[in-house]
Amino acid sequence: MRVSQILLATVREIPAEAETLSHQLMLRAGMIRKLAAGIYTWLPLGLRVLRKVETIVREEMTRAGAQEVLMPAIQPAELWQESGRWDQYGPELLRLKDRHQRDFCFGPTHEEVITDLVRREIKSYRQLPANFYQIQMKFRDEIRPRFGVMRAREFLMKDAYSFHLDDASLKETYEVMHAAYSRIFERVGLEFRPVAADTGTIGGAVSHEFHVLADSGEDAIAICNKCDYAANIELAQALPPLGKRPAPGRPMQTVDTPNQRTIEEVSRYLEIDPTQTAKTLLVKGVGGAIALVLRGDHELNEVKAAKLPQVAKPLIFLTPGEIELAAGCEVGSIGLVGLKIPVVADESAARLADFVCGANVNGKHYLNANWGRDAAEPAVADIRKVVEGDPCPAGNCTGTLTIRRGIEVGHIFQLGTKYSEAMRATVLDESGKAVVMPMGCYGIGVSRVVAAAIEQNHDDAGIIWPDAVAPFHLALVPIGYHKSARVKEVTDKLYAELVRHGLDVLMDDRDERPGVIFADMDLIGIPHRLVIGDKGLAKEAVEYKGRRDKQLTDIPLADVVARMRGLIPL
RNA sequence: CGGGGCGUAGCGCAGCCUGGUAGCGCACCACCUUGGGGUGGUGGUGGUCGGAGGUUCAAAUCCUCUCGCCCCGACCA
Repeated sequence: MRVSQILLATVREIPAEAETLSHQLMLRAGMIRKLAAGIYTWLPLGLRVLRKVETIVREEMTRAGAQEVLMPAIQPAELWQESGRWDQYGPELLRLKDRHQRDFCFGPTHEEVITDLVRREIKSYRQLPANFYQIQMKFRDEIRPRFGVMRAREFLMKDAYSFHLDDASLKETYEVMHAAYSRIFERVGLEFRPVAADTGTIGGAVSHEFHVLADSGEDAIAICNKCDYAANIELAQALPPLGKRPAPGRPMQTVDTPNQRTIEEVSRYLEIDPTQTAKTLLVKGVGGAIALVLRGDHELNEVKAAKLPQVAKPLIFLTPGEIELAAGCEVGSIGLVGLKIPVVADESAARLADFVCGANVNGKHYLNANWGRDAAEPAVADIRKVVEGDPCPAGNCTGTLTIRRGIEVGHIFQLGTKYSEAMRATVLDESGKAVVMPMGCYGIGVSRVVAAAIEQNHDDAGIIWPDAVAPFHLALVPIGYHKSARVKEVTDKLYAELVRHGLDVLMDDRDERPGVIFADMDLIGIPHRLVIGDKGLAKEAVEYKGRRDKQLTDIPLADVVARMRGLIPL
């Protein structure tokens, strides 16, 4: 492609609306333009990248034995009513009516449609397992679309759904898809981790998320430094501390802690390590308020806490007024001693002895409080977030956990029979009996992968595409294309030859100053660059520079095509 | 949805407080200049000041309503 033939819509200034680097760079490089909140047009340059990701996904889905279909974006309400999600889904589901006032929605996902298809078309266990996928625009009316295509309302997703005779078959396909996902993100050229995940609202038993590691990621994930354990921080298990709780040493006493509310303030004021303090959080329980106790330096894991049988769903913290009523004080002085409500302590908090906690009187704390002596023995559970340095919870691993940030680009589930049961999707087994098919579902945010690739690969000058998804492999930059006959002749010839060898080449034939061209090619992230100028041609050479290189390399004109073919994997 | 902020040329912004002919930089067009990291110059094109209503001789500016967008908290690929 010649630059004169493509809409190269680069801009110098950073649009005010863009906060994250990938969003800024996608706008500046002219990859996308916003049409409305969370709704974007993909310009030619951006679309080339999107298509390359799609191609990799298709190839790996085919390799994994999945078949491509294309389902409607608009779906009838009946199907959603049948699965029960028409009422469950809430305002994130974009609902519409046709001219006959019939209800439809714009599909945020396709479990219902595929289950409907499969129950009609698949009758026999001999047709199983079956795995269908599509690559399609989804719409989810997110409360707060953000970060450009990273969290858009309309986004491109690859979704796959597998159907099985039994759970063993489901697990088998799940493993194949797990491996396929790893291959996809490897091929795109991303640093990523599959992590054990909470199944959340979609349901099912087993689930993994695929995270691209990036400091700007919205999710925290815990990774072991020795084994391959990795889990979303929502799920990561905190092991109970080793050893037994020490016996109470000193008598409990009340101290004044005027205006000291947070654990930080209180421990600094009392000159006590936060690990020797306990903090008490009050939430709604199934029959009234309930207290959750954590070691001062730990944070509540709300997902774990919400799973406690004593806790009301969803997890809701008491309001200041309700706290006053339950504990008799303000937030900063709540303590576990003398509470009249059930207490659940985290493992680490339950191991404390002679600790500091609030006295349920404003501006007062207790020193040397002890479980069993000053307060009843609490119910004990794992309700905290793991922290950097926690021991790895994988069996007999001696490693410790590191916390990293990640961007969720894929999520796979063993769904089980949630949808096939509700929609009565059955096949006849060997004995002629109807069996409800267990299902798996597997998603990749294709458009999000593009943004994630940028978050992981950029510098001050712009994007640095991995070869596999670059809109063009190679930038051909003539110096004086419109002035020097020799430069033009060599450039045109090189261009034709490189293209003939299958490389995606962007040749900048604009009558622009070299600085402008270099800046644009760097910004849009073309990973390889050849400069053709009279200076080099005098030596029968052109200059090569990789996007990450500091130095230029002269390449003899005669070797250029072979060198580039060797350098760029196709 | 709750809290904060912003809507003035394609982009980035000033002007608003204290009402009086709508500005700057970039981009774009023309000509000249320059030609290996966003050259320099001259001249131009482009705006119902988000929309509606009100106050006023007069509204980008003051008031009311409304729409849109951005940022901080509960969801997901």
